Amino acid sequence: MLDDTDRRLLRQLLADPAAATGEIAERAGVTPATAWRRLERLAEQGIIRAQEAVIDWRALGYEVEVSLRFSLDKTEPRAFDDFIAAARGVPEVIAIETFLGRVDLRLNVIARDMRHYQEIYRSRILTLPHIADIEALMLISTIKDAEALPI
Amino acid sequence: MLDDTDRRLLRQLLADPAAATGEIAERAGVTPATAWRRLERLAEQGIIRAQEAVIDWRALGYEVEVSLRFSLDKTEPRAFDDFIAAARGVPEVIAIETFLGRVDLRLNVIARDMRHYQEIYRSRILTLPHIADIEALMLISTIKDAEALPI
DNA sequence: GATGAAAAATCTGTGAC
DNA sequence: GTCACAGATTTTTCATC
Repeated sequence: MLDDTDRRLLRQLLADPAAATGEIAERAGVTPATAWRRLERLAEQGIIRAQEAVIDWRALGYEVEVSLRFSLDKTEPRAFDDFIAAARGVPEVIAIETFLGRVDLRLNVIARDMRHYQEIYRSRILTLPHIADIEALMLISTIKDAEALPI
Repeated sequence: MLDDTDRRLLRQLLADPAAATGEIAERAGVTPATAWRRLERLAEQGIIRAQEAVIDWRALGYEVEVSLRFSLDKTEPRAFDDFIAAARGVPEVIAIETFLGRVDLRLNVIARDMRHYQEIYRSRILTLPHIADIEALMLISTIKDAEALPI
């Protein structure tokens, strides 16, 4: 599926996604044209999904990020779809994850400060449909760069 | 802090991060030079943290992703640092988050299948230092694009 | 202090080998 | 997989508001 060159290219791409293809090529030890063609193929195969712009909400004045766990009402078959559709409409919800098991869903919510968070929580979160139970955790930090990766 | 033009540029960038600056400029209704200067400034200010390459682990044969919650041993002051340092060394750990409260930490772990996951869990996770308690949730999907954003 | 137009430098993507 | 090249894009400069 992936040979060693692909793996080197992927590692370089993860290490410095904004780098020009030529840069990545050099670091991976191939010519730019080769790097370009291989990265193109990896994107076609869906292995490289997309480039994503990461915004630092803290720098924009959103000091609080909370991870909320939800259990939904199991008697309502449309609970999942309704809940997700509603959650997507809340601007302060920046991520939605679904799970197998007791906990059905997790939302990440950002707010300017704790006061603002309380406001969002009451007006936008508690009003989401089919909630059976909620648990909140305040997020302190996210460490994204593993030293080692499985590629 | 941000004026309306910055906000438009940010929205366009989030909507299509791979687009050329000229494209983003046009969609935001400014010239490429202006777009470039403003995006540069936003990056300097740390508001645009980085471009990130998103890898589809599933397409690479990692079918299982699990979110693990840890409580650590509160009698050991170095528990946090030790645990994080060790977790960063595990290739299958692709994200680390820290929290305020009863749950101290969350790791996202990927594996080829459930058998492989069991193997990693026993040999690489249970051997991490200072664990008091673990809870696992199997991740089904992640929805990243909120329809509305707070910018 | 920021903008737009245009030039210069750099990068992307393609065809031939 | 490499090399060379045309076209596109990024980044700088400079005059202007």
